[in-house]
Amino acid sequence: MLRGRPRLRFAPAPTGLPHLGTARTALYNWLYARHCGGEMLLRIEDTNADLATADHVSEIFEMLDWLGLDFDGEPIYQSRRRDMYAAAVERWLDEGRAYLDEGAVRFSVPDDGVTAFDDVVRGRVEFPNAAIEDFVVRRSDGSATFFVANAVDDLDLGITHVVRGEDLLNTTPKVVLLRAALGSVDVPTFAHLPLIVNKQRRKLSKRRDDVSLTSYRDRGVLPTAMANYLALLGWGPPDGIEVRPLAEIVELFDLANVNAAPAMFDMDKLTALNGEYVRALDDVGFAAAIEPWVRAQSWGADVDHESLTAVAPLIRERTRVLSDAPDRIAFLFCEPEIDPDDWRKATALPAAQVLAAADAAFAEVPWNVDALHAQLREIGETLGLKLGKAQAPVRVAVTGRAVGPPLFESLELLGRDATLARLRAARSRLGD
RNA sequence: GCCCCCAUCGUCUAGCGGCCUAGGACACCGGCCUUUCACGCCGGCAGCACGGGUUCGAAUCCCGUUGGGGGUGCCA
Repeated sequence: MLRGRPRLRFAPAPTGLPHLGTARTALYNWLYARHCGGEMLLRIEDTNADLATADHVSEIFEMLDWLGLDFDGEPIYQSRRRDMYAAAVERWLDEGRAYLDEGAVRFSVPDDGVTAFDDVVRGRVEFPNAAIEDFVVRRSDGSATFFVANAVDDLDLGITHVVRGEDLLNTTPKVVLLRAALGSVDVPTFAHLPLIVNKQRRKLSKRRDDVSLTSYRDRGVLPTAMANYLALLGWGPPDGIEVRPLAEIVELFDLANVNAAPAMFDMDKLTALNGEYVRALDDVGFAAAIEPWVRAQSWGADVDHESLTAVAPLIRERTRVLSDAPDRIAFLFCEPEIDPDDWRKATALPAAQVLAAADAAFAEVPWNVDALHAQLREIGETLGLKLGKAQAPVRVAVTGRAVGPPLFESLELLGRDATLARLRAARSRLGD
């Protein structure tokens, strides 16, 4: 066990789009480092020149920045430390701890004994050396493998806590062996985090599952919500309060309380949690948040920030992911398409009379929520309809749908002219 | 096959020997509120995989069984 100020590293391999599991690992490293006032290093494991691209590296930076995770010092690139790894392999070769095998160098693992280490999440883990093969430490192209870079760097950088996914648990004894062969008498504290799994309880995979963080961002998941949700995958706050700022999670978080069992990624819960974060936004913040999604619409190009701010109170509590927003407000900015099913249902009511009465009354009524509300209520009463029924034909006529934001607030924003035009269009559609 | 890990409501979790007739959240089902939907509020359904120990006492400790999962690359 290493003592002194904790020093952690998040060490992603830039071999593809940032992954949910990668993000969770980054987060847990960061949470613990910040919790105990330690150092948080970022190490890019780009030893595989074929897979590690500059694009992937910048995607990692982007992801970390989006999630709000910061790091101490400059990022460390393994690609620039190849000499150190090469020297380590040479040393093992000289000492007879490694040997050549068809152009590659393999580390000779003892035939007996066990290699063990302590894991904060799992307790003591032991591997019989007999079960560990003589693994490759230098490829035939001369490059060092992941195990070497890992052992050399963690030792050289003085890493005290290694926090990573459980899928790496089996590689740990190899790294421990190499570390000892480098002359180290101690090992860092390990914490192997539970895997994030899908509905089938299998490790999230690029092929089967939607694992790209970008895809959640593009759907309109707020980074604060994503970080909060990810923190809950393998850990729970002692007081049971799940939705809370990252700063509070930093205070409460401890690796010792991390669960060992795999955690299923649940989009429903993420969505619910995101809804809470969305609802906590003020009008201006909400408008700014949905703006990119609105802009992407055919009608969204000239929608200004003020209009969106005005619309915010109407749809905020109905928005769970930001990409939901444009559809709900489209009718305010362009001619709505009438939903056939909703139209049929609404016209089963005495729609003709309601629309005729509204058409007439709305031409005169003061254009504000209260007056419109009172007016339609009165129309309904005359026809023996509760307001809930009476508003339906008007809603479909004006918004195209049977459900949507509060009607009178919507009408107020839409304006008298557009409202009357749509009421009349609906009346003629009814064959009135 | 071999090695390793795991096991509390459908899901995420609280629980770290007595506070548990197991708490919260999501989902689901009722109800209230109400201009639709939503939000909010109230209520409900639902779990310690199984079998042995240890102990005065076990969801909590130990062993086994079963069931899941991960790894087994000149990927990381």
